[in-house]
Amino acid sequence: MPTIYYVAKHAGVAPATVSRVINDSGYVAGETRERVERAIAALGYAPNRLAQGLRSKQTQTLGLILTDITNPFWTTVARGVEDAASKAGFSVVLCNTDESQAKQDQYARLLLQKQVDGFVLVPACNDAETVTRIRERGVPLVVFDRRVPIPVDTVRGDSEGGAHSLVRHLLAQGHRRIAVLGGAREVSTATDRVAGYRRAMGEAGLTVDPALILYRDFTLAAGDEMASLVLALDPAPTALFAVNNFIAIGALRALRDAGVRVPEDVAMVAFDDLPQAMVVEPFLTVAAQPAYQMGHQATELLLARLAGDKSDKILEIILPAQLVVRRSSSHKVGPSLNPFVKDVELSHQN
Amino acid sequence: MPTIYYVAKHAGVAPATVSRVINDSGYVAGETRERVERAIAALGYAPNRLAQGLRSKQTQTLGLILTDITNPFWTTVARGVEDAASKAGFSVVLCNTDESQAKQDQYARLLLQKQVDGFVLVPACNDAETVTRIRERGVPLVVFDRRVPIPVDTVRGDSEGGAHSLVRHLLAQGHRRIAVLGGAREVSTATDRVAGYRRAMGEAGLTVDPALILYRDFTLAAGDEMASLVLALDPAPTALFAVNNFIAIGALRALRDAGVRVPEDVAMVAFDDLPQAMVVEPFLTVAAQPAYQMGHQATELLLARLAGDKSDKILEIILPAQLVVRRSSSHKVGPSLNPFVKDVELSHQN
DNA sequence: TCCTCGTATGAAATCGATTCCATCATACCC
DNA sequence: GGGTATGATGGAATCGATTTCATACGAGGA
Repeated sequence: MPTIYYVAKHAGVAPATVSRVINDSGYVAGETRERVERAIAALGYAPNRLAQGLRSKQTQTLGLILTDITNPFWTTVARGVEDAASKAGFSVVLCNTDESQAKQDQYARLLLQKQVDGFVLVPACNDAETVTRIRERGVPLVVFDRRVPIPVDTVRGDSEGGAHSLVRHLLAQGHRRIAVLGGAREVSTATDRVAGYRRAMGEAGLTVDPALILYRDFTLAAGDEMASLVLALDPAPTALFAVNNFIAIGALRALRDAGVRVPEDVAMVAFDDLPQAMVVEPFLTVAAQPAYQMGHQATELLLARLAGDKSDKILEIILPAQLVVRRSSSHKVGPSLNPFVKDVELSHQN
Repeated sequence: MPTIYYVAKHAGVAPATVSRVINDSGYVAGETRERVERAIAALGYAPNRLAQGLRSKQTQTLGLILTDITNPFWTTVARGVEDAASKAGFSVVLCNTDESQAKQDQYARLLLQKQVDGFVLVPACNDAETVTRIRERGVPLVVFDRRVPIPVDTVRGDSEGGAHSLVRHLLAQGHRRIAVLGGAREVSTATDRVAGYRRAMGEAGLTVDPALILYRDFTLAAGDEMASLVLALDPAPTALFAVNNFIAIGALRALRDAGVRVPEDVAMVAFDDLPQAMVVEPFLTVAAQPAYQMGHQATELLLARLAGDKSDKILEIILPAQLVVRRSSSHKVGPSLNPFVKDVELSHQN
């Protein structure tokens, strides 16, 4: 593995000159540059990025800390991040926290030790500890998708607004008893979506039944459990709002197993769409976030910070969620309860 | 940001001693160790991994080069890789090639410059260039999912066997004209799956109509196009075999748009399942590869190589694909052609 | 008593780049 | 002809760790 010294010797120049050629910095005479370039080609030299990074304090690497790449929303985000980073010559180190703050903190520490130039962080919880640790080190970061209690650059979807649209849509279909299958209480997207729900209900002059608002976490199992719980209520809701895609799938499974039809017996809407490429016939009415674009934009913001606009004030970029109406909510109901639901509710309790 | 020298001074020892404490190597007296550990804690010291890597020639980082993280198969694989790596204290740098060999080669070069300790590589094509480049540098790698024309550690699913199972299943259902919607001809998984198809057909004493075997690439658009093409044949196939999930979805869309019902009018099977968490009611009969396990195992093999069993011979680990029969192929057909297909074929040509 | 060996530690070289500073032409201007 | 930019290059320090080598001490064996 040739080093810069070999190249220098081979070209009959000093290492410093080779460095200038590599980085296209400082003065290098045309003839010298050519000689160095020939030497580089002849030896098959490639600079050692560790050494470069150690000296120059830039690793051209970003850390991406998210909850679970297995969720198609995060997958798409990750792709957006990778594309934006790669275009700028940056690599991305990927870390899954599974919503565990301990893991998140551990990864953040590790990446700091690796001297990454910046972070895109999806905070596992509403705590600012990791964020402050990173900022103390002077490493730029963009908080993604979720809010934290301190001011910091953020890119996120409009959870409140998206939820509001979804619930308004349900209300327009005639639904009055709408249950919220919520995520983790410590996560802003969960609470913001509930806030959007409350606002829509309030605007419609409806009082919110607290029994219809549940918090668990963003998993299939939670969706399953919450769906079963709300269906057992009396009166049962005529529509369900799942605050993310995994909860929605879990809930739909529970409904299927209970013999409850969607949308005939109960309507269903959810936050986060599934990617086009994964579904033949999309079924669920959703508030779709522009996941790829969000990831891309967060990374570009981060890169801009790296490029040096420290002076700017803190940015909070909120991208709108798009209401996509599909079959799962297409069944209009009257003001009276759908009789099907009662039947099902009973059968479910047995 | 404290360095090892600060810590050394603070503890009243030499940097070498601090290094010994950090790495738990060499001789350190108990009392000295405690003093150093207190200094580390007091200063909040964390070693610079670049410097460590530069000197020790180990970065505790793996490169994962795959085609597209957006495909749920690769997502799951990536998660398996990340989990295995993380458990061993390694980080993972993720790269998407989009099946472009140029990108693949570029990423491989970059990661080599970053001195990654090892590679998990999904080759974009049947070319060994990238693989040899990596091996020349003496960096361990595991080729994933696809074969390359030189002997190298490999972890892959049983494409031939999985395809064979799928086609046998179709044959058992009474299908005789079975079309293959293939991937890229340069990719072994595509050709192996066709080989499995041929074997199953041959064992059934059937001759293969070459018009029923198409090659394109692993995309929705290709699936759409190929499905339309084979449906226009006369006689049309009664069953389609999509060699991956994206092709399957594309084909299903084409069928839907053409008014062809699955499985009533035409049966459909595919390679690669969608993750449990993304589908309420799985519909497609598939050969499911243990994606997570494959990624995990490939990484463990790679780590074992790193740990030093260079002596071992080259390993080729082939994991079985599991036949999962679902509705999309459940409709038995007789030896005569399904009349529906003809209708559709005509309407499609208009 | 002397030698050896195991334990403990530090000094200094090293990894492979960048970067600061000094040096030296050459050209230009007055 | 002397002073001064400007261009071009090299030497050496530096980034922050690891690693080699030398040294020193105390215990145990001959």
